Amino acid sequence: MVDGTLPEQIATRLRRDILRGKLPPGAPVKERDHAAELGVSRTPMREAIRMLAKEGLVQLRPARSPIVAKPSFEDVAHNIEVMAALEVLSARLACQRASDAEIDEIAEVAGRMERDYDKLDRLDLFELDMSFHRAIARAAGNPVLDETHGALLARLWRARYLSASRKRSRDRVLRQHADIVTALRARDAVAAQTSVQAHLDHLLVNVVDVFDAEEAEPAPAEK
Amino acid sequence: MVDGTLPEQIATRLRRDILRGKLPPGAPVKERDHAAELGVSRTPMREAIRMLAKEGLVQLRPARSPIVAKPSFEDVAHNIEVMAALEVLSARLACQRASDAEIDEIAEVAGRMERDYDKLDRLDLFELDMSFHRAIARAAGNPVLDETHGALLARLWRARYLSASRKRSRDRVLRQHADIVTALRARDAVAAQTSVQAHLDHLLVNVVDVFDAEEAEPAPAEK
DNA sequence: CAAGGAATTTTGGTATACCAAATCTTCTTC
DNA sequence: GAAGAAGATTTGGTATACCAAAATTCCTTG
Repeated sequence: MVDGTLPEQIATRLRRDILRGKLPPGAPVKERDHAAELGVSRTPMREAIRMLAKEGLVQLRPARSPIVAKPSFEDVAHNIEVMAALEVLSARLACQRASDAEIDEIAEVAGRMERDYDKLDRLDLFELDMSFHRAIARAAGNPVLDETHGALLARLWRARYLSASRKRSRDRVLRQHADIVTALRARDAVAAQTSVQAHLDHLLVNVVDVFDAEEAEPAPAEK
Repeated sequence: MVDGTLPEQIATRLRRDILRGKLPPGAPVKERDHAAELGVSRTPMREAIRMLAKEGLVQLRPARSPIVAKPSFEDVAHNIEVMAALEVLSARLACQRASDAEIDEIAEVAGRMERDYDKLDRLDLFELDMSFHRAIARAAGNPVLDETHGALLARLWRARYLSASRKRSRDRVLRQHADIVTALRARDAVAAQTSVQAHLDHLLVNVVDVFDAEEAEPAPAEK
């Protein structure tokens, strides 16, 4: 990820700071200060902030400092609801249109995740899980679907990052991934849609747990 | 629509020029020229162009002038495919969650459209049809769904604007709208989803016609 | 006359300076 | 001492000036 465009570099940097908790929810994102801190001018910083706003990581307010978004449980639930619809559609279309190679690729991601589950840290696992879902969306052969799904998934980064740490869901997640791959291989659209929906339903349950845990211990901020 | 923020005003202006054909597909959108023409500086023009890019109306290219997008038939079909999934979800959720007042509002739009169909020009009809679909998405009670749907619908402006001129589909469109309203009133999720899906399927057919017609007569550009 | 290259021009990217609105602070007054 | 108003300051919005890369044009040369 050695990308060239400056605003994207800034956005990547800010995104990391937000996800890792260096910029906690509610913190103001003043373009002057952050621009100075990174040694860039306000113009690209401005554009970077807009990008993060589009991803839902920061919240723009009229005539006010943008602040780091603090997604409520309802926000996350709403996101997952839409994500589920898109992934169910992806699964159905993938059964019709995906090449065998694309399905192999999905299976490969699932396989690597299963093989290395205990070797990898939770950030790596998180990335793997993301790419599994991205691969399904891509296999649907609909660029608009792929792009929309990507935008939505980006919004869920923080919530999914937290919920990925729930290692106890390991067996269920791996089994559900395997179910999805099996259904895709069989080109069984009904089974694929059902499996994907079930997987996302469980993600919602996990997120409920995370929010409950956060409520118990309010500030996990890992500097 | 007397909105305040300058970039949005510019975006609205540019969007109209693009949709009305003053800026034909493929035309470059040079920020210097257009900024000078509107008497504003490049900074807000820049932001306006990014907005239109997000809507898919213009296409950003690295180190090159952005150009007015010329969506292929495949692009539009892919958009409609995703839209259909979102509207089907909207219909299902609306059956569960919408208030009676929200359904009344949807019915009101459909009713006005039916009542005034012959009095209104096609641009007004187009706006009415858009608001019908927006109202359904809003009635689902999921802001993320509403927002995503809005973004996608914005991308379809041009295609839908053209297809709205197909007056011969009048009866079918009105009947389908009525079907949807009936299903929502009955809180019949299955019927609502089926009606919405059918409606969108026919939209796709209309778009096919429009593209065929365009292929016959390539440049409708109304200066 | 054609082909290649260099210079100029065009264009987006970035930095900076200025402005207006909103906020916060402080001083005055009751 | 508290409340309100006025001024100072902070902050995002906008305009403009500068820069680097890319495209185009024109000149030179074979």
